[in-house]
Amino acid sequence: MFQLSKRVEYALIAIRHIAMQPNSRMHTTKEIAEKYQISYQLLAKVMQRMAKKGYVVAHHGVNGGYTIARDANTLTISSIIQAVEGKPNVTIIQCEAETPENCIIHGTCTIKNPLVKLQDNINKVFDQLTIMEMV
Amino acid sequence: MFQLSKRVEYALIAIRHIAMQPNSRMHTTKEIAEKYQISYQLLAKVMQRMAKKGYVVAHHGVNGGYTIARDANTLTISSIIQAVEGKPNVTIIQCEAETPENCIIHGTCTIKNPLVKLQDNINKVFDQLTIMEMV
DNA sequence: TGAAGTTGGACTAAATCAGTCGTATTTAAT
DNA sequence: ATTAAATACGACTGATTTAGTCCAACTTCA
Repeated sequence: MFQLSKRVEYALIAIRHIAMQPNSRMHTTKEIAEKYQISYQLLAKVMQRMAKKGYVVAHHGVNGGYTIARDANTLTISSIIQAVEGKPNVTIIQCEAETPENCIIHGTCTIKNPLVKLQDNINKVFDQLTIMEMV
Repeated sequence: MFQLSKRVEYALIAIRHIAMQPNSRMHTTKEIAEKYQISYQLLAKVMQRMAKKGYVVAHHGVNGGYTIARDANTLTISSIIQAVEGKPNVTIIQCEAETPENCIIHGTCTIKNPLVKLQDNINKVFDQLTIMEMV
Protein backbone atom coordinates (compact mmCIF):
# COMPACT_ATOMS: atom_id res chain seq x y z
CA MET A 1 0.00 0.00 0.00
CA PHE A 2 1.13 3.45 -0.89
CA GLN A 3 4.06 2.15 -2.83
CA LEU A 4 5.23 3.71 -6.05
CA SER A 5 4.58 1.42 -9.00
CA LYS A 6 7.51 0.02 -10.94
CA ARG A 7 6.36 2.14 -13.84
CA VAL A 8 6.87 5.30 -11.82
CA GLU A 9 10.18 4.08 -10.41
CA TYR A 10 11.47 3.28 -13.87
CA ALA A 11 10.25 6.61 -15.18
CA LEU A 12 12.10 8.47 -12.44
CA ILE A 13 15.28 6.48 -12.95
CA ALA A 14 15.16 7.06 -16.70
CA ILE A 15 14.33 10.73 -16.71
CA ARG A 16 16.88 11.42 -14.05
CA HIS A 17 19.44 9.58 -16.16
CA ILE A 18 18.57 11.66 -19.19
CA ALA A 19 18.47 14.90 -17.23
CA MET A 20 21.92 14.29 -15.80
CA GLN A 21 23.78 14.01 -19.08
CA PRO A 22 25.04 16.97 -21.06
CA ASN A 23 22.44 18.58 -23.29
CA SER A 24 20.94 16.94 -26.32
CA ARG A 25 22.68 13.64 -25.84
CA MET A 26 20.46 10.85 -27.08
CA HIS A 27 19.53 7.93 -24.85
CA THR A 28 17.90 4.74 -26.02
CA THR A 29 15.53 2.63 -24.01
CA LYS A 30 17.88 -0.30 -24.43
CA GLU A 31 20.83 1.62 -23.03
CA ILE A 32 18.89 2.69 -19.94
CA ALA A 33 17.29 -0.71 -19.36
CA GLU A 34 20.68 -2.40 -19.48
CA LYS A 35 22.42 0.13 -17.31
CA TYR A 36 19.85 -0.12 -14.53
CA GLN A 37 18.98 -3.76 -15.16
CA ILE A 38 15.29 -3.21 -15.59
CA SER A 39 12.76 -4.63 -18.04
CA TYR A 40 13.28 -3.21 -21.50
CA GLN A 41 9.70 -3.73 -22.57
CA LEU A 42 8.21 -2.10 -19.53
CA LEU A 43 10.57 0.83 -19.68
CA ALA A 44 9.72 1.26 -23.36
CA LYS A 45 6.08 1.80 -22.47
CA VAL A 46 6.96 4.20 -19.74
CA MET A 47 9.10 6.23 -22.13
CA GLN A 48 6.29 6.32 -24.65
CA ARG A 49 3.95 7.81 -22.12
CA MET A 50 6.44 10.43 -21.10
CA ALA A 51 7.00 11.28 -24.74
CA LYS A 52 3.27 11.63 -25.27
CA LYS A 53 3.12 14.10 -22.39
CA GLY A 54 6.00 16.01 -23.90
CA TYR A 55 8.45 15.48 -21.07
CA VAL A 56 10.93 13.80 -23.37
CA VAL A 57 11.31 14.00 -27.12
CA ALA A 58 11.35 10.75 -29.10
CA HIS A 59 13.69 10.44 -32.07
CA HIS A 60 12.70 7.53 -34.26
CA GLY A 61 14.89 5.36 -36.42
CA VAL A 62 18.58 4.56 -36.38
CA ASN A 63 20.61 6.59 -33.89
CA GLY A 64 17.32 7.61 -32.35
CA GLY A 65 16.36 7.65 -28.71
CA TYR A 66 15.08 10.17 -26.25
CA THR A 67 16.21 13.62 -25.21
CA ILE A 68 14.80 15.73 -22.42
CA ALA A 69 12.22 18.23 -23.54
CA ARG A 70 11.87 20.56 -20.61
CA ASP A 71 13.84 22.22 -17.89
CA ALA A 72 14.28 19.65 -15.15
CA ASN A 73 13.23 22.34 -12.68
CA THR A 74 9.72 22.33 -14.04
CA LEU A 75 9.36 18.55 -14.00
CA THR A 76 7.83 17.39 -10.74
CA ILE A 77 7.25 13.88 -9.45
CA SER A 78 3.56 14.67 -9.71
CA SER A 79 3.88 15.20 -13.46
CA ILE A 80 5.71 11.92 -13.92
CA ILE A 81 3.15 9.94 -11.94
CA GLN A 82 0.36 11.53 -13.89
CA ALA A 83 2.07 10.73 -17.18
CA VAL A 84 2.78 7.06 -16.57
CA GLU A 85 -0.31 6.22 -14.53
CA GLY A 86 -2.67 8.21 -16.68
CA LYS A 87 -4.66 9.35 -13.69
CA PRO A 88 -5.29 12.99 -12.93
CA ASN A 89 -3.39 12.85 -9.68
CA VAL A 90 -2.31 11.01 -6.59
CA THR A 91 -5.76 10.50 -5.14
CA ILE A 92 -5.91 8.82 -1.77
CA ILE A 93 -9.68 8.80 -1.60
CA GLN A 94 -11.90 6.92 -3.97
CA CYS A 95 -14.59 9.56 -4.23
CA GLU A 96 -12.07 12.10 -5.48
CA ALA A 97 -10.55 9.71 -8.01
CA GLU A 98 -13.86 8.83 -9.61
CA THR A 99 -17.20 10.52 -9.37
CA PRO A 100 -18.56 10.77 -5.82
CA GLU A 101 -21.54 8.63 -6.78
CA ASN A 102 -19.22 5.71 -7.45
CA CYS A 103 -18.32 5.61 -3.80
CA ILE A 104 -20.44 3.03 -2.07
CA ILE A 105 -20.67 5.02 1.13
CA HIS A 106 -21.30 8.34 -0.56
CA GLY A 107 -24.00 9.98 1.49
CA THR A 108 -23.01 8.45 4.78
CA CYS A 109 -19.30 9.20 4.48
CA THR A 110 -18.06 11.28 7.36
CA ILE A 111 -14.36 11.28 6.66
CA LYS A 112 -14.25 13.00 3.32
CA ASN A 113 -13.54 16.54 4.45
CA PRO A 114 -10.53 15.77 6.62
CA LEU A 115 -9.17 13.44 3.95
CA VAL A 116 -9.44 16.11 1.30
CA LYS A 117 -7.16 18.25 3.45
CA LEU A 118 -4.79 15.32 3.81
CA GLN A 119 -4.90 14.97 0.05
CA ASP A 120 -3.94 18.61 -0.42
CA ASN A 121 -0.94 18.21 1.83
CA ILE A 122 0.21 15.12 -0.01
CA ASN A 123 -0.19 16.85 -3.34
CA LYS A 124 2.09 19.60 -2.10
CA VAL A 125 4.77 17.07 -1.25
CA PHE A 126 4.64 15.51 -4.70
CA ASP A 127 4.49 18.86 -6.42
CA GLN A 128 7.52 20.17 -4.64
CA LEU A 129 10.07 17.52 -5.57
CA THR A 130 11.45 18.19 -9.03
CA ILE A 131 13.65 16.04 -11.20
CA MET A 132 16.28 18.75 -10.87
CA GLU A 133 16.57 17.95 -7.20
CA MET A 134 17.20 14.31 -8.01
CA VAL A 135 20.23 14.71 -10.23
CA MET B 1 -2.48 3.88 -6.97
CA PHE B 2 -1.96 5.69 -3.71
CA GLN B 3 -5.48 5.12 -2.62
CA LEU B 4 -6.42 4.30 0.93
CA SER B 5 -7.64 0.74 1.26
CA LYS B 6 -11.21 0.09 2.28
CA ARG B 7 -9.84 -1.36 5.50
CA VAL B 8 -8.28 1.98 6.39
CA GLU B 9 -11.36 3.92 5.29
CA TYR B 10 -13.60 1.74 7.42
CA ALA B 11 -11.24 2.02 10.34
CA LEU B 12 -11.30 5.80 10.14
CA ILE B 13 -15.06 5.94 9.84
CA ALA B 14 -15.50 3.61 12.79
CA ILE B 15 -13.00 5.13 15.14
CA ARG B 16 -14.24 8.59 14.35
CA HIS B 17 -17.76 7.41 15.10
CA ILE B 18 -16.70 6.00 18.45
CA ALA B 19 -14.60 9.04 19.30
CA MET B 20 -17.49 11.37 18.65
CA GLN B 21 -19.94 9.86 21.12
CA PRO B 22 -20.02 10.66 24.82
CA ASN B 23 -17.54 8.76 26.91
CA SER B 24 -17.74 5.06 27.56
CA ARG B 25 -20.69 4.49 25.31
CA MET B 26 -20.41 1.06 23.74
CA HIS B 27 -20.57 0.58 19.97
CA THR B 28 -21.01 -2.74 18.24
CA THR B 29 -19.57 -3.63 14.86
CA LYS B 30 -23.07 -4.36 13.65
CA GLU B 31 -24.33 -0.92 14.65
CA ILE B 32 -21.50 0.84 12.84
CA ALA B 33 -21.67 -1.35 9.75
CA GLU B 34 -25.38 -0.70 9.40
CA LYS B 35 -25.14 3.00 10.02
CA TYR B 36 -22.50 3.55 7.37
CA GLN B 37 -23.68 0.73 5.09
CA ILE B 38 -20.38 -1.07 4.96
CA SER B 39 -19.47 -4.76 5.12
CA TYR B 40 -19.96 -6.12 8.61
CA GLN B 41 -17.42 -8.90 8.23
CA LEU B 42 -14.71 -6.66 6.91
CA LEU B 43 -15.31 -4.03 9.55
CA ALA B 44 -15.20 -6.75 12.20
CA LYS B 45 -11.65 -7.64 11.17
CA VAL B 46 -10.62 -4.03 11.11
CA MET B 47 -11.98 -3.54 14.64
CA GLN B 48 -10.12 -6.60 15.82
CA ARG B 49 -6.84 -5.21 14.59
CA MET B 50 -7.45 -1.88 16.23
CA ALA B 51 -8.32 -3.66 19.45
CA LYS B 52 -5.10 -5.67 19.24
CA LYS B 53 -3.14 -2.45 18.94
CA GLY B 54 -4.96 -1.03 21.92
CA TYR B 55 -6.68 1.82 20.13
CA VAL B 56 -10.10 0.54 21.10
CA VAL B 57 -11.16 -1.75 23.92
CA ALA B 58 -13.21 -4.82 23.06
CA HIS B 59 -15.99 -5.91 25.38
CA HIS B 60 -17.09 -9.46 24.66
CA GLY B 61 -20.45 -11.05 25.15
CA VAL B 62 -23.92 -9.63 25.42
CA ASN B 63 -24.06 -5.84 25.57
CA GLY B 64 -20.47 -5.86 24.44
CA GLY B 65 -18.87 -3.79 21.75
CA TYR B 66 -16.01 -1.35 21.52
CA THR B 67 -15.06 1.75 23.41
CA ILE B 68 -12.25 4.13 22.63
CA ALA B 69 -9.07 3.43 24.55
CA ARG B 70 -6.98 6.50 24.06
CA ASP B 71 -7.24 10.24 23.75
CA ALA B 72 -8.26 10.98 20.18
CA ASN B 73 -5.53 13.60 20.12
CA THR B 74 -2.86 10.93 20.27
CA LEU B 75 -4.40 8.78 17.56
CA THR B 76 -2.96 9.66 14.17
CA ILE B 77 -3.88 8.38 10.75
CA SER B 78 -0.45 6.82 10.67
CA SER B 79 -1.29 4.68 13.67
CA ILE B 80 -4.53 3.51 12.14
CA ILE B 81 -2.90 2.55 8.85
CA GLN B 82 -0.19 0.68 10.69
CA ALA B 83 -2.77 -1.15 12.78
CA VAL B 84 -5.01 -2.33 9.98
CA GLU B 85 -2.38 -2.89 7.32
CA GLY B 86 0.14 -4.47 9.64
CA LYS B 87 3.02 -2.78 7.88
CA PRO B 88 5.52 -0.61 9.71
CA ASN B 89 4.52 2.48 7.78
CA VAL B 90 3.42 4.16 4.62
CA THR B 91 6.40 3.13 2.52
CA ILE B 92 6.44 4.49 -0.97
CA ILE B 93 9.65 2.75 -1.94
CA GLN B 94 10.08 -0.99 -2.06
CA CYS B 95 13.59 -1.05 -0.67
CA GLU B 96 12.43 0.68 2.50
CA ALA B 97 9.44 -1.60 2.95
CA GLU B 98 11.48 -4.79 2.73
CA THR B 99 15.20 -5.33 3.00
CA PRO B 100 17.22 -3.42 0.41
CA GLU B 101 18.49 -6.69 -1.06
CA ASN B 102 14.96 -7.60 -2.07
CA CYS B 103 14.92 -4.70 -4.46
CA ILE B 104 15.83 -5.93 -7.91
CA ILE B 105 17.68 -2.78 -8.81
CA HIS B 106 19.47 -2.47 -5.49
CA GLY B 107 23.00 -1.47 -6.35
CA THR B 108 22.13 0.48 -9.47
CA CYS B 109 19.29 2.47 -7.94
CA THR B 110 19.88 6.17 -8.21
CA ILE B 111 16.61 7.51 -6.93
CA LYS B 112 16.63 6.16 -3.42
CA ASN B 113 17.97 9.19 -1.60
CA PRO B 114 15.54 11.74 -2.98
CA LEU B 115 12.67 9.33 -2.44
CA VAL B 116 13.63 8.80 1.17
CA LYS B 117 13.21 12.53 1.65
CA LEU B 118 9.86 12.38 -0.10
CA GLN B 119 8.97 9.54 2.23
CA ASP B 120 9.83 11.63 5.27
CA ASN B 121 7.59 14.45 4.11
CA ILE B 122 4.70 12.10 3.51
CA ASN B 123 5.16 10.53 6.91
CA LYS B 124 4.87 13.97 8.45
CA VAL B 125 1.55 14.53 6.71
CA PHE B 126 0.13 11.25 7.99
CA ASP B 127 1.53 11.77 11.46
CA GLN B 128 -0.01 15.20 11.81
CA LEU B 129 -3.65 14.39 11.18
CA THR B 130 -5.26 13.03 14.34
CA ILE B 131 -8.64 11.45 14.86
CA MET B 132 -9.46 14.42 17.07
CA GLU B 133 -9.28 16.66 14.04
CA MET B 134 -11.77 14.47 12.23
CA VAL B 135 -14.62 14.63 14.71
C1' DT C 1 -28.79 -22.31 28.46
C1' DG C 2 -29.31 -19.10 24.82
C1' DA C 3 -28.53 -14.76 22.66
C1' DA C 4 -25.34 -11.20 21.52
C1' DG C 5 -21.04 -10.07 21.10
C1' DT C 6 -15.87 -10.55 19.60
C1' DT C 7 -11.98 -13.62 17.47
C1' DG C 8 -9.85 -15.57 13.71
C1' DG C 9 -8.65 -18.83 9.95
C1' DA C 10 -9.80 -20.39 5.25
C1' DC C 11 -11.61 -19.35 1.12
C1' DT C 12 -13.24 -16.94 -3.39
C1' DA C 13 -13.70 -13.38 -6.91
C1' DA C 14 -12.24 -9.32 -8.83
C1' DA C 15 -8.93 -5.94 -9.74
C1' DT C 16 -4.36 -4.40 -10.34
C1' DC C 17 0.38 -4.85 -11.71
C1' DA C 18 4.70 -6.52 -13.87
C1' DG C 19 6.23 -8.29 -17.56
C1' DT C 20 6.11 -10.53 -22.35
C1' DC C 21 5.09 -10.98 -27.29
C1' DG C 22 4.32 -9.65 -31.75
C1' DT C 23 3.78 -6.35 -35.17
C1' DA C 24 3.86 -1.86 -37.28
C1' DT C 25 6.19 2.42 -38.21
C1' DT C 26 10.05 5.64 -38.69
C1' DT C 27 14.62 6.93 -40.04
C1' DA C 28 19.72 6.92 -40.86
C1' DA C 29 23.35 4.64 -43.01
C1' DT C 30 25.00 1.84 -46.66
C1' DA D 1 16.37 0.15 -52.29
C1' DT D 2 17.59 -2.34 -48.42
C1' DT D 3 18.67 -3.11 -43.90
C1' DA D 4 19.25 -2.25 -39.15
C1' DA D 5 18.08 0.37 -35.20
C1' DA D 6 14.95 2.58 -32.99
C1' DT D 7 10.08 4.03 -31.18
C1' DA D 8 4.74 2.89 -30.90
C1' DC D 9 1.19 0.14 -29.28
C1' DG D 10 -2.36 -3.36 -28.50
C1' DA D 11 -3.12 -8.04 -26.68
C1' DC D 12 -1.98 -11.35 -23.60
C1' DT D 13 -0.30 -14.02 -19.28
C1' DG D 14 0.90 -14.83 -14.50
C1' DA D 15 1.44 -13.17 -9.93
C1' DT D 16 -0.09 -10.45 -6.27
C1' DT D 17 -3.23 -7.78 -3.69
C1' DT D 18 -7.71 -6.57 -2.13
C1' DA D 19 -12.56 -6.85 -0.83
C1' DG D 20 -15.57 -9.55 0.82
C1' DT D 21 -17.67 -14.07 2.48
C1' DC D 22 -18.21 -18.19 5.30
C1' DC D 23 -17.84 -20.66 9.24
C1' DA D 24 -16.53 -22.24 13.60
C1' DA D 25 -14.87 -20.88 17.95
C1' DC D 26 -14.81 -18.26 22.38
C1' DT D 27 -16.87 -14.90 25.94
C1' DT D 28 -20.28 -12.87 28.67
C1' DC D 29 -24.70 -11.38 30.40
C1' DA D 30 -29.43 -12.37 31.65
